[in-house]
Amino acid sequence: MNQPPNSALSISAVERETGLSKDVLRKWETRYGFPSPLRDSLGERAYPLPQVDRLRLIKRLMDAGMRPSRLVNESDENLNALALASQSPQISSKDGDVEKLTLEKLRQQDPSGLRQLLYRELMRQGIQCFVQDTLVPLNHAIGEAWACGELSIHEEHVYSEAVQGLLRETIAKLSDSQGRPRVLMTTLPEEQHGLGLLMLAAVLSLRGAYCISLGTQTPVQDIVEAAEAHRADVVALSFSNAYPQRRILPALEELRQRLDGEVEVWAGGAGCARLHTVPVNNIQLLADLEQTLTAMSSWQSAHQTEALAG
Amino acid sequence: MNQPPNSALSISAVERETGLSKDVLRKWETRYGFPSPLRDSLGERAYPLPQVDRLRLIKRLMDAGMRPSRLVNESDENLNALALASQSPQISSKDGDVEKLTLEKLRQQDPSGLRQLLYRELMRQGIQCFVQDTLVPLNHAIGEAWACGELSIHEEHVYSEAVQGLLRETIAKLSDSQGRPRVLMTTLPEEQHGLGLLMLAAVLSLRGAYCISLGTQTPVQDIVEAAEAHRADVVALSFSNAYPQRRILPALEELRQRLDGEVEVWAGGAGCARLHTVPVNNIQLLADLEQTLTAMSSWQSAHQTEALAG
DNA sequence: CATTTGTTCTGTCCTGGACAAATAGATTGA
DNA sequence: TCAATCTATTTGTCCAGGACAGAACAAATG
Repeated sequence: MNQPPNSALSISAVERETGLSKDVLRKWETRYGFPSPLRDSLGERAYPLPQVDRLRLIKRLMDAGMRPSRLVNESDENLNALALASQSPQISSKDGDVEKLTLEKLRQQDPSGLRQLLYRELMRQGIQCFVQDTLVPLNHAIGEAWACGELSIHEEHVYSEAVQGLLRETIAKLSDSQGRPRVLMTTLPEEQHGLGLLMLAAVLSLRGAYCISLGTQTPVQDIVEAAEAHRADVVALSFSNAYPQRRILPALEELRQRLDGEVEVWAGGAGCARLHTVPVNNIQLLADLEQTLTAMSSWQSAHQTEALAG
Repeated sequence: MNQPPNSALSISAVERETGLSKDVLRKWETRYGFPSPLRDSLGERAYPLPQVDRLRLIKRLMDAGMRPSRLVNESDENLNALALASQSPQISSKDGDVEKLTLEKLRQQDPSGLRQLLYRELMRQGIQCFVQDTLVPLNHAIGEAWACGELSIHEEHVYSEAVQGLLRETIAKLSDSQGRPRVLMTTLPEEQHGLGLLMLAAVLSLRGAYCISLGTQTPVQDIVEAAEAHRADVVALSFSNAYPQRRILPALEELRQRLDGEVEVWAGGAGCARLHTVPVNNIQLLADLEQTLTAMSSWQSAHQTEALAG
């Protein structure tokens, strides 16, 4: 009904596959002349696969900060060149080895080996160092390898599954329902990346917090209810680069307003790190793990007496 | 910029919070007179919170199979009555106890207790019975409790997190990278419910399959690549009730066409169970766990010689 | 009672236009 | 030379209102 599944996709299929909204796809078509989909018998747009691939690549580069008008009419070679160029110089941690090994396991399609590798690292370094010195740079490296086409999404998915499994297991073992602060962790409905949240939960749990994870994509309304129900001290949200930046602050403010004033709001993730504007009071933007730990320490010292009393 | 965060939401916020697309929201407004958003200073729709709540409720009932025209102009009381009425009569398994206990733990906001409860059940019954006789009815019960407002989404999230954690741990322990068939498991980009997939992975792993999970929301293109890269024998997809039904078959056919003919396509989940149409050959619709196990057995016997040879 | 045939319902798509926020570029002042 | 302010362009999202196919339903027929 929708698409001639042969070699062309409907506009909604392209939206799903590329993450570019229908409105944007139509606007680009009139503004830049690309994409230039065929029309099916109903007069509806039908995007040939090569155009979809190109759109995917453009989206990649835009997530890395480039603007559409520069990209849309570039030749394919130039696009690829840009993708390569957009790689930031390696911050080559001392753990470059793990990085190489991980990429290798991914390319060899060896999920079990990957898991084992990560588990060994976790045991060697302890949670905090593992998260800080291994996972964070690793996430970066994987993201970049993907952005320039060295890794396909499914390999990233495999990586993400492995890390998730490992972290969940760890958190479950550390979880102490009497810990403070009680941190409610989740993402808003448009954000599906929950890895950062898990990393955070692992570290905070280790430091004695009690983390309640709601998974990803919780509507604001439900976050508010959950915060009350769980008597949360803190609501922690994560925003990835893929989250439309302009929506971060309004969303945070909306949440802030609907939450009890006692509850703190923490926002982290790569999407936040790029924000300059300082938001209204009572919302903390946490650009990295260090800041987050500071925030938690100061919460703990501020509430020490209560905690002892309660 | 978008919303007066005070008491009214922009159309895109409502789309996120309710899952109803912008087009649908606008169409309902002109067709049925509801919702009837205010307009902000820019002339853009601003939905008051009560209307958003009502939309949420209507969406619930529609996911349960009702039609919008019947719901949209009903009084609030009638809507709630409908929600209650839509509960199916309890299939009261012999495990009604676990069900009650689970709901209790959820209402008491006790994630750790919940996890413990589930773990104990898993150990008592073994994986397959646990999934079949406990988790499946439990998912049902939770879904219904949510649909009629007895449970809020965040409680459902907590449940889902607990089950996920448990299953992932189990699967990791069972995983045997030499197992056959090699089953690639994921969902399409619009589908974020991966619980059914995990349950399946647990049972299949137990029976000797090797399950490669890509998590949720993988674009078709990447599924195809992943299937090649992992030399998958089967690609298993899951569709929940929330997935727009009309899109299931086209999507499956598209995937089928782009995949190597040797690879089987299995589709399961509540969304599939409601499909009557038999799809093209080489796509298996698996309405329940039993059918899936049958499918796997027949795969295994069909490939026995190869398996021994390879 | 089962099947077929018309009707209504409903989601998605279309065009083309508007506008504010974000960004880049130019101009000015220190 | 650098920083800061202002202007112009870019860009995503919104709007209205119209079209249509496929699903759901109801009615009529065997």
